[in-house]
Amino acid sequence: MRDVFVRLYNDGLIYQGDYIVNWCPRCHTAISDLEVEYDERNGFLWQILYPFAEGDRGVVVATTRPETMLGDTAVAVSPGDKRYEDKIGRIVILPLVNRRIPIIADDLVSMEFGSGAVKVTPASDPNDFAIAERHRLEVIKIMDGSAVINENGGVYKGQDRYECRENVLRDLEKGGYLVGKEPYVHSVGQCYRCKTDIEPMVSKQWFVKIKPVAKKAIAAVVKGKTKLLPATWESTYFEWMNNIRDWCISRQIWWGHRIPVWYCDTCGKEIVSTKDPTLCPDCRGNSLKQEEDVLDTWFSSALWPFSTLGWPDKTKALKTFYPTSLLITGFDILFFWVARMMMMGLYAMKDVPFRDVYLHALVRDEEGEKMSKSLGNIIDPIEMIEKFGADAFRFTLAAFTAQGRDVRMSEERIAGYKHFVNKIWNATRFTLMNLEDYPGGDVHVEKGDESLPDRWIKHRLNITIDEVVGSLNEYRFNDAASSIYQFVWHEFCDWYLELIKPTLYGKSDPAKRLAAQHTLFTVMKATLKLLHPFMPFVTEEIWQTLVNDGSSIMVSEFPAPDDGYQDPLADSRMGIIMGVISSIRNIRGEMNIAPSRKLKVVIATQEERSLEVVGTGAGYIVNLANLNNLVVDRSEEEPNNAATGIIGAIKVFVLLEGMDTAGEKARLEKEMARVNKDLMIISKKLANRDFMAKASREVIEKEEEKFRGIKEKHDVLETALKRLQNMA
RNA sequence: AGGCGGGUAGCUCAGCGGGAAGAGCGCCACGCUUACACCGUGGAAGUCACAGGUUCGAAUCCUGUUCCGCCUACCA
Repeated sequence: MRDVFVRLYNDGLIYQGDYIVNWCPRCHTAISDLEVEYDERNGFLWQILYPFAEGDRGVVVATTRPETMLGDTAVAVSPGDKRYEDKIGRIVILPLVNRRIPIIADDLVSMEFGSGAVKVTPASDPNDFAIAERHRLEVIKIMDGSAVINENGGVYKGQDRYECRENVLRDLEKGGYLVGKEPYVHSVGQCYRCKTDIEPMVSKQWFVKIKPVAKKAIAAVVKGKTKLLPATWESTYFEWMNNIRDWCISRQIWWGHRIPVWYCDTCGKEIVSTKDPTLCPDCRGNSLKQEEDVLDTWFSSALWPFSTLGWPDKTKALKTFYPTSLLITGFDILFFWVARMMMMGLYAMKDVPFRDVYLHALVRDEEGEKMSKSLGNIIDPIEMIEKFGADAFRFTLAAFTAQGRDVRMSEERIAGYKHFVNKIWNATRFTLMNLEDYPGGDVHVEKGDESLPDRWIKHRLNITIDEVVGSLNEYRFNDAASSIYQFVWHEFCDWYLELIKPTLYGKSDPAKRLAAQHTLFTVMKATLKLLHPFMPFVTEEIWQTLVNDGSSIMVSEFPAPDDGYQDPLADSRMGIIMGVISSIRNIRGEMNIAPSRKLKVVIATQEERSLEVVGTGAGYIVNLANLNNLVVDRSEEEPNNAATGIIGAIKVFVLLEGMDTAGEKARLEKEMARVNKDLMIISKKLANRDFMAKASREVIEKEEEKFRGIKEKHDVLETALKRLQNMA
């Protein structure tokens, strides 16, 4: 901390001066611009008459803070304002105080606001202070550190600022100077720590000349040496950094790092040093007094990325870890801390402190309000954890964290993910039950013993791993979370576990059973690892019981895509079988057939490949669609009393004795309507000359393919409907 | 005042380097089938804020309008 201060000082980037700062009358300290919070207030805009010294009427000024008039040293008007052109340079008498003050012209004054004339109180307003500097006006402080009027306030001495306001108003009114009052909403700065109204006040403070340092921090982001993510934050960062003002780093509080500056009692020399000096280098005097002010806590915080690694020593840690790879933080800390770490890192280390800065979403309450203690709308994470579990809560946060958006926390969503944790737990129970006799260790499984579902689920797992890894690399946590969710629930649990149940339960084929167990174990382990960053507790617990070799999932290797798992053929075969099963289930559901009733089904197709896939997968279809009879053939003949389903080139007939023909007709017509709509859209497209001429060949082929598929479906539906007509 | 983000199914939100609208929850129907009723199967549900434009084609790109949220600055 001292090292940086001394270097900045020697480089001429630290200076001390009388400036107007944000002063907290309760904390008795200056605070930085960033530490001021603004609050809308219903107040008044008062109009006060300042008479000319010559005795004629005078000018009217408007103010929200009449009490500050005690410190007025001028009245300012806009240079281009015709109304006041001839009055510039004249003298007015400040009411109640009887001070003679000039009328001056300054660009800062707007002609439109109020009366067009503004009172100038350099010691109590930042703008007025700037005007005073330009016009060399006197600066009269009228308050002490507690915002109580001092001796410059004459009879009002000893009054609090708000008490004084009332008295000043009363006296102005009495003297006939108060000429107007209207309700006015304006914002008042408050101390972010204690909420006391800030009093802009002139005092001696230490500042960092920030522009030169900020310039480098801007360039680092422009050049991409540090990336802000989501990238939209970069424009916000630039906006702020380009308009940055000098940083007030001194504080008048009793805690914190004292500024490493000493004053010689003998000759008044200012000594700036990293080590406590004992002698004045100039006069050899030994009576030295250290500066009373301490540093803004953000000053040392800004050094965090390298000071924690041992700087200024050239430590191994510093060499190894600086620049760090990633900082994750909230956007509200971007200026407070991130920008300052950037500036100080570049200054002291000549390199950025971090490669990536990920600005995560802010969690808001269910109404989208920012949580705050005073609003009382804090969602306590501990309560959520007690109610839904740490893993469900954590997973929810990840699932909600889409880039560039804030999170509106909703308990319903957390509850949904609690169910997901439960689902995982139950899948684990299933796995444990069915692995009881699994030998473990290096089980050898012949490729040929692996079933279609085994190959399929590994293929899907591989895709999931690829998606999750890709999403995490881009900080797309919500995409990673939904990929895992989708895989675990809707592929692994919904399909794979159901598909292998007969193999696991029946002990007729030990080799296939072992292969299924092996796949189950393998996929389960990889899934747990994928889930672990999102659900650390449950996954570790399961790992300990399932793997049970004394290892921790925390230190296991994160899954990486494995080409050996790729099996697009299994994927497409499984897709056909799943399509057939879904189609039968759909008919069952729509025709209101009880889930327990076993069905007879005929599957017909002229396509050899489909015939083969459905034929070899018949067992899965019988099982998952709950059939007691399945015929697969290439016959063109279509059975009567059958509900029809279509999956590409495959026709599915669910045989129903005494079928509800009206119900089936309605079902087919609904499907037909959907098909017709699609058909119309696509045929219109294909009939469009411009489309055929201008669209890419890929797109056209895709559309034509789509058209063929839908047309096929349309024809099947048509014949099925005709058959129903004939039956009736 | 300036900047940024958003308005997509009843709710909370994905999709937005243009080619048939997605998820979770909720809702409806049917089911206690030896992992799970915190479940299973099926289903209904959207003029993608509005108006123009670019394009063969727009939720997706451009312009404008409107409403909401946030940030920064100022406010005599």
